Amino acid sequence: MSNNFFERVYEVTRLIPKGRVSTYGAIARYIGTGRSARTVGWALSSCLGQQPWVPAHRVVNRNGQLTGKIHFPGLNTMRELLESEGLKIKNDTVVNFENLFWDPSIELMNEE
DNA sequence: ACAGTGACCTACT
DNA sequence: GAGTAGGCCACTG
Repeated sequence: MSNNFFERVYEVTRLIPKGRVSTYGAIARYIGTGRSARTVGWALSSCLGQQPWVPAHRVVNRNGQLTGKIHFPGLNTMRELLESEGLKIKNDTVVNFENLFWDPSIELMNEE
């Protein structure tokens, strides 16, 4: 079922450290698809069914907005999870997003 | 095999 | 600076 593409997204998402956030475009770029940012987000839509816990709540859009919170079981589940990580959410947007931004292409550039 | 959808991003007006 | 439109890749029906 899950192709390599999905696992790739899950792996990168799971590598996001606690208290940090990443973006779909960054993950997509790290995987290599680059322009498949949409597909990355769509792939995360099935992340909740994955066995290992995928911190999808740590993945937000380019604006740091919790666009995917609607896909969570709870309306504010994503916000609660992020707050649990020590992050601050305002208006469904991550505060200090650029400061907490975690780019796999940079952090994992040694891994490749 | 064709068409439609989707947690986006970039570019132009 | 803000708003609108199009494009991109992968999956399901």
